[in-house]
Amino acid sequence: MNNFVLKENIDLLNTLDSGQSFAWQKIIEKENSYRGYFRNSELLVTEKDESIHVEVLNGVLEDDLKERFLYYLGEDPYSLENFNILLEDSVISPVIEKYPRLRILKQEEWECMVGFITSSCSNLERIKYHMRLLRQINNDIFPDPAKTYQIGENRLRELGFGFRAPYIINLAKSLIDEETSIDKLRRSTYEESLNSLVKIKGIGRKVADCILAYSFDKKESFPVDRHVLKGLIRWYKYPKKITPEKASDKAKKKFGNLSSHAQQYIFHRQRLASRADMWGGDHLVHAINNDIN
DNA sequence: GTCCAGGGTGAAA
DNA sequence: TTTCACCCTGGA
Repeated sequence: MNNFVLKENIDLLNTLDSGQSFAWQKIIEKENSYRGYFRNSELLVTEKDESIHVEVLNGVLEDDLKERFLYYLGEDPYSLENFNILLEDSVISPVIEKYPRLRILKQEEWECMVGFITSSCSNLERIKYHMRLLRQINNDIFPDPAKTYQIGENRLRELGFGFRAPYIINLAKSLIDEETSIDKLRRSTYEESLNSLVKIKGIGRKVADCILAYSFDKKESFPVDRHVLKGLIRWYKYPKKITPEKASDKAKKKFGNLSSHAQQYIFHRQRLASRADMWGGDHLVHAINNDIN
């Protein structure tokens, strides 16, 4: 019917459901299967036989959904220019070996911005819950800036967005008034876009870098959260009390156009390490024996 | 029951 | 540069 198959070999767990996007839920009963929203469609996405099988469950049908979803899923990292630099990095190369099919998404900009503003001092499950709520109150279509502005701060607070509510409304207003332009952010260089984004209330350096990396495809972006910061200190011997901003600058200088990908691998290595710390032992060994499924 | 951290940010000290 | 409040929820 409207379903389709993409001949792409992608690690869905670590690409869709590990913090880049807040739109996907793992299907417990099914192997390598995720349910979630892309644009205005609800999809069931399954990894099978080195391909991605997509079933359209609900929503508005778009002729070019297949092409758009293919774009959304990003590129095979091995096709990146100078990817061998990461393969030769002793911290990163074991993670690439473990997650060779990990990708960086190219998400819808507005939804991604709301998601990362919402992520502030929250956790993955709760962020996903808030994003689902926001979609549900608008007939399963993620509300655009105008609609979101109409929903208003008070309603967002009722939904549980808390102190993030005014930030989201403020951004919506800024887009409506064209003080902020998605197109302009997309066309500008990484530095220009970063400078514009951090001027918006509620978007600091970390959230701006996430938006630029996971939505605007700015490969120079290196988001540093508390986990990545720990990783940089632990494995790259960054000073113990370095600020996230300085650490991001330093990492960006080192990795250049591979920054966004390097950050993802370090993020994943730190996640494995946190688990290993809890259990005791070596995180890369544990990772191979005890991967989450 | 209290305390605290969870993909931070902005404003004041 | 450092400190602190901000919404809310789950776990110790």
